[in-house]
Amino acid sequence: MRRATLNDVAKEADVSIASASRAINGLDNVAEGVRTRVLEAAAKLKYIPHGGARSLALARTNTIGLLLPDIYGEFFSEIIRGVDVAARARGLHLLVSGSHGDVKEAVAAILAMSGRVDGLLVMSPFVDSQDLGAVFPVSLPLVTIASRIGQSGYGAITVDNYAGGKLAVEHLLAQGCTRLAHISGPESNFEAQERKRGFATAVATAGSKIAPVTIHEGDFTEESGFRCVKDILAAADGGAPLPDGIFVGNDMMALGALFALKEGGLSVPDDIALVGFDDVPIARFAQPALSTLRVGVYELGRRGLELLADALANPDAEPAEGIVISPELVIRESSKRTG
Amino acid sequence: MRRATLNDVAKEADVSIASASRAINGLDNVAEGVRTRVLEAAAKLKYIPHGGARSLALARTNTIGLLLPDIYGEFFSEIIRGVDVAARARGLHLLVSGSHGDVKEAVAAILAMSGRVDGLLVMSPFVDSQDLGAVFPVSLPLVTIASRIGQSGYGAITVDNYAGGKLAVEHLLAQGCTRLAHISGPESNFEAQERKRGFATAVATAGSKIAPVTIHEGDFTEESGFRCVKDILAAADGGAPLPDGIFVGNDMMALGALFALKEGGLSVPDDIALVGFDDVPIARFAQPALSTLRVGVYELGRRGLELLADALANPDAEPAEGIVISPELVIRESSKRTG
DNA sequence: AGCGCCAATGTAAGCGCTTGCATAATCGTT
DNA sequence: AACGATTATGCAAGCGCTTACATTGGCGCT
Repeated sequence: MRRATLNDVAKEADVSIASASRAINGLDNVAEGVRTRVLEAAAKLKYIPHGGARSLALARTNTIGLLLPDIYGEFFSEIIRGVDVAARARGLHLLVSGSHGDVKEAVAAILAMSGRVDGLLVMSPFVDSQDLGAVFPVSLPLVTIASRIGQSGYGAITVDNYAGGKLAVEHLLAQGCTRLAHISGPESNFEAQERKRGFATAVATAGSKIAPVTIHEGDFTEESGFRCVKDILAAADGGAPLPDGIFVGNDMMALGALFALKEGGLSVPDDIALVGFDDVPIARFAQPALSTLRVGVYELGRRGLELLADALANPDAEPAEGIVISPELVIRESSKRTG
Repeated sequence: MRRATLNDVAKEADVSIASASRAINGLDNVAEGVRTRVLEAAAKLKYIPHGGARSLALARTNTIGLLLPDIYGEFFSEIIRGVDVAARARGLHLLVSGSHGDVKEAVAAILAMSGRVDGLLVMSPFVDSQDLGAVFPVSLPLVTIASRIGQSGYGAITVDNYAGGKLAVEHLLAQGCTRLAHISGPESNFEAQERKRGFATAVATAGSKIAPVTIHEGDFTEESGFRCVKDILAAADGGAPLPDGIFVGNDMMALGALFALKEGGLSVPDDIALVGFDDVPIARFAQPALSTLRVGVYELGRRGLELLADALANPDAEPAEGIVISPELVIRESSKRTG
């Protein structure tokens, strides 16, 4: 059976569709008699308002689009949680989509969202997000999370990955490490680049206190962390100096690294100290527990949504200042050296 | 600046709105000249189709609504992944919402989705989901995941929690345990009840081989698992027999239990063997690695979506048979007894 | 030249809803 | 009793799009 429309309800209650609409929406200029008649009719017909139609008429969807590289996994899950909680608090709904690391998909997702959302919350760590910028409907409020999309008109919330990288190195040095290595995220990832830059800067600052340093490129997966360490160990077999501290570009790779080190018979942190990035929940369960830089991923999502919601609430306010979140060093066993 | 509408494009290209629509949508009955004019106009005006309006006209949204108790955390994240992958493969979009354990919120979410989605994928583990049933627009295709909503007209995909509970007990017995305990999920959760029922049945079947058994109610959180074990230990201090095997209603609680046992100075699995449920990713990283019942959460999501998508594709086909997924026992260190 | 035919285009209705405006009904005032 | 002020109600336009149907013009044909 066709679903009931407002028209059906109006007919059933023997009033005009306008009155039916008013009654349903609880406007006050409706006679009590009419209201009850309409509500009864609605109940009888199991009428449920058609959200899409209403949105069209109101030019308001009460939905915001969330575009993430992926919509599952520890990290993104936390973002979603932050966004969800904040959205719920404001009566907004979420249309989520994952771009699966593909700019084309991201563009497609945004197109599909057009006309279904009031604003966009986007996390797009691709270095070349120019294509994205091109499609953004000029008029759609947009907030970016940890991304580097040009001139996002409405605000951005970013992580100071550079500072995080520096912190990691400084911590390792303070622990007495003198031969550092870095396992970086993919070249194409903006955040990965910033972390690497922080690493490089801090190393340069330390100057001669540090022996030569190597950098290995992973892709943020556990497996790639494992592989990079294998490379390092192989190089050491070949005579290269073994590092005594590794700053790994994210926790998942650090977990892989840990695994590879254990397998190689090395002790963490005594032979090699390890620092990750992100503080995913699993980090504290690793053996040894993983030192890392906590980003407050939940906060990232929450504040991102709030920024957007505020922009929506007063559309002609100044675009809010960008928010920068500084990672916080969390020291656990993987980097605590007795030395 | 107002966003461009199809009408604007039509004017710019000096054709009727109908032709503009046809050109944009790539229909073939459009002269080449017109098509290029329209496409140029669209590009010039940065026209982006309004998805909402299109949906209204087509009575098709290409979006499916996903309603979960929560939309983050290991477990749900995996479901989302399954759904996401399958949806993407079919060109469908996802409108997700969390009900936060509250039937009212779930109802609200469904109402909000009405008219924005073509079908609903719902996981609602509340035992009393009657209220939910009441709101479902009769006409909206609906597939339930691991839920017990009455007569869901279009299919359901369920986990055989009962069988899982039995498996867990049988495994513990095979390991030589003779004094079992169960830490259950909340009374109000359908899945928790089924697992408990499986536990009880298997225990009854084993009969006199088993000493008295205790059941403790948690709420699926790590913390509650911790607490329940504390209770058990306290009871043991009071003279009650200590169990030598515990079947825990889900992995998160099992993790908490593990923690509490360690803290109590007991060895797992030698003093007490432990089996969880779900096989969340963290389970294998626990110390000792957690034995558990793998549900294939990803599959749950994927197949749920496919069921729904199929129903959407041929609306008058027979409602598909419900799919039952049997949990698989994953034996890790936490239950491997030498005895 | 005149016929029908087909392809390209336009017209307008309609998807389900909201809302400004006009109309009708009710009331209190003097 | 007649007036305006105040409500309640209905009419109809419009949100941005699709599409059945009508219209137009060009073509080949006899």
